[in-house]
Amino acid sequence: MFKKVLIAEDYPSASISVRKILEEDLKIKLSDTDYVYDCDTALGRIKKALRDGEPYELLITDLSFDEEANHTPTIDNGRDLISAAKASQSDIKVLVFSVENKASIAKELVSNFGINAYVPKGRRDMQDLKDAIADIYKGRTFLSKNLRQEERTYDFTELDKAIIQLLAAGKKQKEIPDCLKKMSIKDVGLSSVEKRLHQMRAALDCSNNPQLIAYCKERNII
Amino acid sequence: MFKKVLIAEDYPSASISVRKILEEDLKIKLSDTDYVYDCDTALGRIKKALRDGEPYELLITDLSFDEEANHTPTIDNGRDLISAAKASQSDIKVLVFSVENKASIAKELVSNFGINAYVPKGRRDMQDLKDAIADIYKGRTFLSKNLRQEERTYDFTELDKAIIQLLAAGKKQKEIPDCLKKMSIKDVGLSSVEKRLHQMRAALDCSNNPQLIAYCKERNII
DNA sequence: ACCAGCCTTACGGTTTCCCGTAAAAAACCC
DNA sequence: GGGTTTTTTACGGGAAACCGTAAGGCTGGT
Repeated sequence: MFKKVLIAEDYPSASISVRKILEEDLKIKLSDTDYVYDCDTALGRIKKALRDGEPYELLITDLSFDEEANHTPTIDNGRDLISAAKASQSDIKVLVFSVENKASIAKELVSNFGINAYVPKGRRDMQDLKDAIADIYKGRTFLSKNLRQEERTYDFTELDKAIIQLLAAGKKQKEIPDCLKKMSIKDVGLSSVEKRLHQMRAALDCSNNPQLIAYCKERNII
Repeated sequence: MFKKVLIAEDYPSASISVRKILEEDLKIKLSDTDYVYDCDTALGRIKKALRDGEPYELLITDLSFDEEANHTPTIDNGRDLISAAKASQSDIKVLVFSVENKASIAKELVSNFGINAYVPKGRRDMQDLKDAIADIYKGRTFLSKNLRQEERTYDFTELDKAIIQLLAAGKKQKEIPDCLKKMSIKDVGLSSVEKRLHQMRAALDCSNNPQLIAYCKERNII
């Protein structure tokens, strides 16, 4: 089993549970330098361990970290931490443990960063964690069965998102072509804006713009 | 210190941490009937303990519970659980432990249900839990210092929310008076709907409905 | 009962949005 | 280059939303 594991998780209530799993169930020894509450410290520990010739084998990390009261961290989220960690030590295994319960996010992290497991916080999270770590150790990739599959019926281009965002910011659609030009995103006519909106509404079965905005906000598309 | 405490929390990772606090730090004995993963079971335990003449002194509960795979629970959220628990046993103390980090929610629960403490999951949640339980035992009410104060610039009536919801569901505002009537929320004319929308937009500085919807979705008002 | 103040409603005019059609432009294929 | 298809744009009619104003209704106070 793994000998050296780092936990990056800012909520003590979650951190403690992960530690408990590792120590009590998997009999992995943790020192008090093996769990940290922010990304910068996490990356520091990874680099130091690497320098010392005792690199971490596994990083267990959250995705969202609350902004801290005093100082502004260099890395403020788990995604960037994973990216930085892989840059320093490409062979480090990564397990993501997050409240975000979306299969699309998990898949994206697997394909873009090669993470080895994704466990959403939820009904069966403790069991999932145990299974995930065991799977990673065997060289497998673990995706929790509890991940919610979302029916992505339409995929949004950057232009689509920009239009939605401007609309959600209170612009009238007549102004949107100008805004897009100023933001140097694209140079399109009003008709194209209307057309894209129409397409999105049709694809997502929305009868008007407010409903479309609600839909996109709901799924964090914007 | 408390002798009999019930934990209602559906995420094992959170439940374990709460148990750890109670058992290891506060030396409170828990049996395996003292922590449950859904509201219905929680209420059952409270009622049974009351019948047996050994009522729970303290309920520690989450607010949101994931919908379960198979059966549909009678109570599906912490708020209703608190309400039902207080109805059965009005002197039970309540500590809410939730990801929702809003002072307004905490205050509302204090004034409407007389909860005794509110601890948001976060940076200092373990310490907060300890302090909260100690405070409750001394008869005090505990509100975490980490609760986020939100600049509520407008407070939404039930009617407001209903209108916004219908709009976000794709109804045109001409249809909304009928919908409201059918849902037997209120019997208002189209003009009133327009007026309320206007008021909300003015108060929240929104130039049109899409922006208003975005605002409300953003802050989970609907 | 009367008045004043506030809320609701009704209605008309203006703006914005929605949707079709057709012209123009661009891309594509011999 | 000529011809076809697809995309983009322009324009106009109709629907919905927006915003006044004025009339009607309810409430509380004297």
